[in-house]
Amino acid sequence: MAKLTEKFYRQDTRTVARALLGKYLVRDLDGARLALRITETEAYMGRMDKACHAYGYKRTKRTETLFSPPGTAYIYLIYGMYHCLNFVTEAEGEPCAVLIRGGEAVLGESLMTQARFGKTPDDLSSYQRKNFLNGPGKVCRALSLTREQNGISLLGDTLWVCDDIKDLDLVPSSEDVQRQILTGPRIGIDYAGEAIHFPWRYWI
DNA sequence: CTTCAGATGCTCT
DNA sequence: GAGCATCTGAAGA
Repeated sequence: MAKLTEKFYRQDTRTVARALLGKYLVRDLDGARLALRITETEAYMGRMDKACHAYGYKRTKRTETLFSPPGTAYIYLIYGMYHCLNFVTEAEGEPCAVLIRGGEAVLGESLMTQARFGKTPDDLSSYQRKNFLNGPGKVCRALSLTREQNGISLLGDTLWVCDDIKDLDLVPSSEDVQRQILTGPRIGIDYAGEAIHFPWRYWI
C-alpha cells in the first residue's frame, strides 16, 4: 500500500495543501474501507497565521495536537456538533496543518451515505448528492471521524492518504485526472485580521 | 438556484 | 459568557 510517508507531510504547508488535491484519503473502520478523492484543502500556517488555532505558538489543550509530528491527524469539534479534519505539517513543533475541506466518494459510498443521512445512495435527494462531501464537517461525518480520532497518525492503519487509485485496486476514471488548481481566501475566518484575504484555500 | 434560522457543546478569556 | 476553520431543511425567487 503506497501510503504517503512522514516526509510528505514535513513540507511547507501550502505545498502539502496543493499536493493533496487529487490524492485519496482512506479510512479503514470495522473491516470496511472508505475512500474519497480530495478536492479542496486549506493551509493553516501556524505561528504567523492569525487564522490558525496555534497562532503565536499558542499552546492549549486543544492545540496540543498541532505540536505533534507531521503526519498526525488534528480533529476538533466545531459549532458544537461538527468536526474538522486536519493533517499536521512541517517540522515537529511548528503548529501548522492542512484542513480537508472537500472530496468525492470513491469507495464505500453506501456506508458514507448511511453515516451522513441514514439512507442508501439511491435515496438521496439530488441536492444531497450534489453537495455530498463539499465541506469539512461532511467529510468527517461520512468517514465517522470525531475527536476520538484526534492525534492518530496518518502513517498508521486506520486513516491515511495514498497517491494513486491503483493502490486501492480500483480503476481510474476520467474524473480522476488532476485538473487545474484554483486558489482563493479561506472560509469562516472573519476573526483573522489581515489573514482573512490570504489565498490559502485550494481546490480542483 | 438563494437565503435563513436554529441546532449544540466545547474552548478559552 | 462569547464565539466558533459548519450543516440542514424549509421557504422563497
